[in-house]
Amino acid sequence: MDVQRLELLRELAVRGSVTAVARATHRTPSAVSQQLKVLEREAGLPLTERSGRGLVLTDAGRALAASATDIAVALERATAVWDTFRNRATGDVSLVTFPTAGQMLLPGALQDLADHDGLAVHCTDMDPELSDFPALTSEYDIVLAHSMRGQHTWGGRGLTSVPLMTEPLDVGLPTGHRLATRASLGAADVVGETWIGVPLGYPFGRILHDIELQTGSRALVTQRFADMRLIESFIMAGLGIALVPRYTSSADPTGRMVLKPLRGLDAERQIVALMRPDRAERLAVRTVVEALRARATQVQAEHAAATA
Amino acid sequence: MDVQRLELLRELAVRGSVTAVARATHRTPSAVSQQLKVLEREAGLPLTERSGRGLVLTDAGRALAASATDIAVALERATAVWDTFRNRATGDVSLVTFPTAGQMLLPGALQDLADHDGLAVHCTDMDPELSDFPALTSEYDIVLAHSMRGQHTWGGRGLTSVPLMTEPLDVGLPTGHRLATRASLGAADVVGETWIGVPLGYPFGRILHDIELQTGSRALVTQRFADMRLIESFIMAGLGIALVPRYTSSADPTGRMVLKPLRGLDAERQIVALMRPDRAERLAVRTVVEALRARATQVQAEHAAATA
DNA sequence: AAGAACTATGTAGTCTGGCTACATGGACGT
DNA sequence: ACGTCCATGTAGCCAGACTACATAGTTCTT
Repeated sequence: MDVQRLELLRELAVRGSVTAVARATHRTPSAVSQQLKVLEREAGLPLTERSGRGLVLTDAGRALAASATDIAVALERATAVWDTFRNRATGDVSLVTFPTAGQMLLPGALQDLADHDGLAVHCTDMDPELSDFPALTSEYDIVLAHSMRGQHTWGGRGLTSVPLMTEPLDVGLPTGHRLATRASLGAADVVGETWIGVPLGYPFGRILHDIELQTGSRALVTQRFADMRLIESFIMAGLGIALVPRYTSSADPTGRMVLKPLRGLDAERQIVALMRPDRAERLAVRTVVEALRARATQVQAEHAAATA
Repeated sequence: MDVQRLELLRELAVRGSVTAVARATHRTPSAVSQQLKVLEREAGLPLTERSGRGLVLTDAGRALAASATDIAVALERATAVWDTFRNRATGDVSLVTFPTAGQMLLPGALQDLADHDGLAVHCTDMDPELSDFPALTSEYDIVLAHSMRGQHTWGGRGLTSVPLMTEPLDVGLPTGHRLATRASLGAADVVGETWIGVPLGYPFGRILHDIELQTGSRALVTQRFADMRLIESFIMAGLGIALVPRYTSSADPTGRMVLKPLRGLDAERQIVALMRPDRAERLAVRTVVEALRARATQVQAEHAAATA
């Protein structure tokens, strides 16, 4: 019952092909195949089945892969123990973010982490439209993901998620707009406006849909953009209004746009760190997540102070 | 961060010497020493310290050994998973018992387990006076131990204990004794009798002590025996009375002895199966423990039916 | 006080076992 | 039917964990 072999089985469960496992573990497919064969012989029952030109896990294989995760967690917890004893988090941590969260959290968090010698954080950004957040966890230690309340697309996949912050989604208006002097807005106030939306299928879309449901009217969506900067430039040009994450865009100092909170709607998004459970145990990873979380609460506090 | 090496560290924590670990794991002391050295180099901090001619773990070493236990548990749980898939418990299970529990539970339990092909249970008995129950768990998979209520001598040592039964301790009287017609006895009834006790330091001893406390008189103890058969033979010979575990001795069919429950005293012993946590996860071990537990409840039920 | 008996640990050499490189044999797409 | 993608066999290499033996330190004995 070798741990390394179980680890390969677990990778197979996640990645789905021997070749992918081989690539990920810096081995040849042959080596992976051989080890899986040995594991199967030890187990005394088939763990994989051929399906087309690939192969899939049997029930037994999946069950074993699940226990392998528990072992990996225990293992990483052990290394975290001696990392704690050495009193420092070291190693490489890779991270993907979607642009807005990265802009908001990463610079500060990385500054906070600068005094950790030997801790290297490698960041990338990825368009949330193109990315399947859960799938990214096999490539990156930390995946910054966002979700609307209640819709946990990654629930039940055995991933660890740490909530970082709840960010309200406000209505962004050009400074001279007729609603720009109001303290807050209701669905009826905004449904008649010209909207700049997000691409279809984006989680934000639901809020505009809720507005339509509440008022019984349809909203006019003229453009659909994924990039928030682009959206903001359209707002400031007076070409429409849009939902804007409050903390992210408040960074814009030009004063050509104002944000108004939405009343009576569940208009906020959760930003979470998504990780494979074993990776989540690494002290280095936990340290980075903690820095992100601290930064997130600081952003919220700063903003609350600024508006008060 | 190799699991095998961590396992050696854990064994060292339990057994206390490199030589003992080597013996237990069928290796030479040199091999063990080398592996521990490698582990230490990987960890980057000392895990062991020389103390006299042996060596002891440092704080870091102990912490790491503790995590190693978690890993071992997860590992055994994984093997239990595929044992379940193969739908049979196989392998060798070793067990020590003290005589009375063995006599009461083992024959029946082993009969119940006879239909499990490939499951071999190796039993031994050991005098409870001579044996340190917790220490035996490194030599045997299952240790049948008894304790009085509330005194868990093995608490906090990180062992798993499964309660099998609670056995009342009655007063054994020769059939013609003046108290033999009573339904139950109190402390005052029995304190003046001639007693056959257990060796000093035995857990039972506390009950006789309680009797003395309750009545304010001293009990006369003429003999002290560890073997229950011996005690019973003395009772039947009219040489004294004694505390007798109810289920164990009721097997005696000669009718020359009667058992009377004690009123107003906490006169019962717990019989538990004591195991190292990793071993406790093995399907084979769990199967044997379950058979013991089933047998124990059956013994209790049969006895309740017989007296009703 | 000196040796015997125990501890751990170095050193040299052996051998198991997981790897790579290459070749083979199905399954899918065109 | 061919090329391409899979998984998987085979042969041989090499790291790394082991044994056997030697060494050094500590404790108990006589």
